[in-house]
Amino acid sequence: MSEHIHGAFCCPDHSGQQGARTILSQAEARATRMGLRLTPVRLRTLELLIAAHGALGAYDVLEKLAAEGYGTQPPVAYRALNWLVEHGFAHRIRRLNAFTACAHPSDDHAAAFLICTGCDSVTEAPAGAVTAALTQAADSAGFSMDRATIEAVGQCRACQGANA
Amino acid sequence: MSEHIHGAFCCPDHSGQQGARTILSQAEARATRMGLRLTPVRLRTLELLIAAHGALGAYDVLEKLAAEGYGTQPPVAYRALNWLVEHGFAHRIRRLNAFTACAHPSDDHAAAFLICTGCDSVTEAPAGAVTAALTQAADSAGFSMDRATIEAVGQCRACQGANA
DNA sequence: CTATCATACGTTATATCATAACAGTCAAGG
DNA sequence: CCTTGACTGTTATGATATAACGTATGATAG
Ligand SMILES: [Zn+2]
Ligand SMILES: [Zn+2]
Ligand SMILES: [Zn+2]
Ligand SMILES: [Zn+2]
Repeated sequence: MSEHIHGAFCCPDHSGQQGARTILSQAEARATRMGLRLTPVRLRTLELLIAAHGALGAYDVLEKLAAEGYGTQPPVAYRALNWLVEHGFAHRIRRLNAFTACAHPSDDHAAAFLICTGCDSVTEAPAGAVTAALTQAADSAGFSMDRATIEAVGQCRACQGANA
Repeated sequence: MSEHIHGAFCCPDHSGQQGARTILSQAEARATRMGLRLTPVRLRTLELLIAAHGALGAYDVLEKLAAEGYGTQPPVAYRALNWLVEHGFAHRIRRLNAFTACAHPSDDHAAAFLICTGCDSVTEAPAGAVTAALTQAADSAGFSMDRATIEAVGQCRACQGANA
């Protein structure tokens, strides 16, 4: 199928060369600091996610990697993507079966994702308060929370205007 | 693959015959009230979800439906499950690629799900405060939220004790 | 009554997403 | 050297989900 890029119109956070470079260098800095091996495939995968300004499916990533001389089989993409997610350089968007570059890779953080049904953009929003509320709800049930998936579906600012 | 039932040890909410009957009759009452057609396949699918005391994959449901003389192909299960979700009788658990009966089908509600990594149980928790916080976060980004997926991963009360 | 229409149910076929298992490469350390 | 562990690549398969189409059934309009 044709490459379904989610997020052609991205949030200001990582639009433009400036934002992209900032994110990438923050990520590289943290990798160095933590002794994490941001190998060529992993780095390139991260660059692809950043350049996409939104979420990419594993097979979208694979297609690009393959075209650039990396491996051609699914595990190549899944391994790189899962490593990026595990180490906080990317996030998995479960509703879209897709992955997106972390917009704030310099710190550990809880994130929520705002998924626009109008333009398929995915925006990473700070989720401190949401996570606190969720932790509280979990505690009430005697449940000890490790991590959470928080994804909102709706319309971004631009698409609300367009439909009005 | 073997039938991976998530949630052999369920929350008190819908454990036991009593809870199951309550949920089922609440669901039937609401279907009647709203003029929704809870047809045999749909009803049976809901019963299966309730009886599972946790989340079932679509193919788990399909296997049981097929064994009882209903259709044998994936769309049969997916249609019933999607209908139940659309009308608030069930929820989709994205992290597990699975579905679970709504524990409170009598009212419209925002729910969060507590997924235990120890016993694979899935508990539906009230998420009013979480949803409010998320709506607030979305608003700050100019995003108009329609609905949300909120899933926490961690350990249920029983499994915390077991590991201690 | 009977034609028409909408909804639901069933099928076949295919698309999409993800992982298991194993082989080759290469750098670090003994 | 030669082992070891991390990484990359492969083949093959498994798991999840939907498109497209035909049939049955029940309601409604003529
Ligand atoms: Zn992030
Ligand atoms: Zn939009
Ligand atoms: Zn519910
Ligand atoms: Zn548990």
